[in-house]
Amino acid sequence: MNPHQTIRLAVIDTDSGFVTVLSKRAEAAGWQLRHAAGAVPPEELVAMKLNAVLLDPAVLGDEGWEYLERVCGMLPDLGVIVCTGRSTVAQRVRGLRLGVDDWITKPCHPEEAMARVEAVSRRRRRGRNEAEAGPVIAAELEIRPDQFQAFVGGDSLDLTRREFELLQLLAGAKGQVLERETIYQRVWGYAMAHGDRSVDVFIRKLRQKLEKRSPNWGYIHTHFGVGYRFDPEPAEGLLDEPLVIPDAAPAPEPSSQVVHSSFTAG
Amino acid sequence: MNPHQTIRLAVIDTDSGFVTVLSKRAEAAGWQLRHAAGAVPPEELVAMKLNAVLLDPAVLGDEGWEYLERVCGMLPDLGVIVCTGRSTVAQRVRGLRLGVDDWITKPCHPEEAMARVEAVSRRRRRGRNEAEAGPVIAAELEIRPDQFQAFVGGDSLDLTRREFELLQLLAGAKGQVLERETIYQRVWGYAMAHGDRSVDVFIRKLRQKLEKRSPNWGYIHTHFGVGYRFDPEPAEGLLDEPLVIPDAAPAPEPSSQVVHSSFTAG
DNA sequence: CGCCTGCTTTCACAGGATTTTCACAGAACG
DNA sequence: CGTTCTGTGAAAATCCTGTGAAAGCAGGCG
Repeated sequence: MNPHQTIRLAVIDTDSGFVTVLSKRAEAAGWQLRHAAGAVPPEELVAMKLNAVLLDPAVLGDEGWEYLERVCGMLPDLGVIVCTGRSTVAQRVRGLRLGVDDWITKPCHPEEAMARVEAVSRRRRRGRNEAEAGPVIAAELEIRPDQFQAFVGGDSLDLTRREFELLQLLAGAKGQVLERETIYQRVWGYAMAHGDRSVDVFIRKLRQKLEKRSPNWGYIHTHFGVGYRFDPEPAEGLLDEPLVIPDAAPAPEPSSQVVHSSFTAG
Repeated sequence: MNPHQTIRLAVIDTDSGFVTVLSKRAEAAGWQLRHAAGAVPPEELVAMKLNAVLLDPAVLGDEGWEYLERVCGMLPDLGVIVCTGRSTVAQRVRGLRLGVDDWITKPCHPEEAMARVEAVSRRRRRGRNEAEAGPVIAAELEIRPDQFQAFVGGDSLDLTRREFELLQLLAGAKGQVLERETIYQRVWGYAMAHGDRSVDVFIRKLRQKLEKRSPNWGYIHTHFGVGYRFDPEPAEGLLDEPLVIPDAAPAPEPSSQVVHSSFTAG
């Protein structure tokens, strides 16, 4: 659906020049990048929930082939792209037969490397359901992208398409305040017309359905003049127990992330 | 997986030397090869049931890009590998972004070309639903891919080809909502044209045949605005009359505090 | 070669479900 | 205290699906 799906990539290389340039571009494109200078155990790669890994087996020395084999064997769903210097046809063929998805030769234009990572990720994502993403769980709320449904305590909320996408967006950015414009842009896919109240209406519908299943919860908070914020914790004061979390929590909503309200009236 | 699975590849190129050498090797490896010297309509590519197509867009002249776009757009499941002479980074990036899976530069060792075709086909095959081999059994429904038939309680449903493939797809992804586009893509083999209602029509036929054999079952659920979902469990409320949505029920929520049992999907 | 038959695709329309719009009341803000 | 913004209920508009039937196709048979 979304043409600009965010890509999670790990780069295993010591070529600092290449890595730096690539990182800059990738982050500009909104990718999530991890970098390592040596072999990363396949288990950790799994934990990173990557789309693809871009590596130069040369930095692994003699273990290069073995590592490649292990990664390709254990993680058949992970896109593997080799980007290395001189290599023979035989080496490339060996790698590709082993499970490598693409083999690029350095020096390589970072834009092309990115395009190839995209190509591999795209093909990987295909076939699997489009809306591939693990279920999101917030408190007793569970969101299943593969079913287009959300559950509270096991009961389906019976959401419509827009309601579902809105909830998915909010819950996915839990703790963050999302401006109406942003919400509209992301859920509806195009810019919000001036004076459009659709977001408010759908927020109400969501609140209704959520609170029917789970009263006194207060998932969705209004930020006057700005937008809405989803909070998986019970609303304070409703359970006669304020429960101030923010102090203990090491990562409350970083106000640097939260866009300030440039809400233009009139 | 078997490393030597037979691959069906179409080569669109006029470089007779390259084609000859490649053909020889590919046939030695047991691949099924087709050759064309000009643009082949996407419909024909579909009919060939290919794993991948290897082409040099240069032989198509000005239509090269357009053709690439058409093929990649209509056949998102087909592996597309470009193998051409000089090309700029910008061209390669454009192609890869467009949907091309790999871009090789001539001169190119045929062994490497083959390895890349394999890599693309491998990844393509992986995504597909695995459950296309063995018989699928869901409740009292049994699907036998080897016979192209489905049975309910032992009675054949007498399905046509499309009906069968649709049912197979749905039942293989039971519990998951499949979007119309996805369904069409997988059953028909190419992208759905805007406004095509074929999926709906076949869903109706399936429902008719299924419910004639097993009334009050409700296998196929509609997700408004999204697609369909196959559910092997009997639809609730059809075997009895438990009613729906108590209007003034004081405690409709059961054990909302207790940890819920995760929805058991097959 | 032409007809017949069954399958697939297309079309138009009706009935619903969903989304958008609107007007007003209440709440928040300065 | 006035202005701006949000919550709400309901009407209006839009979109989506179910359905019946006709048109297009392909293959089998006389």
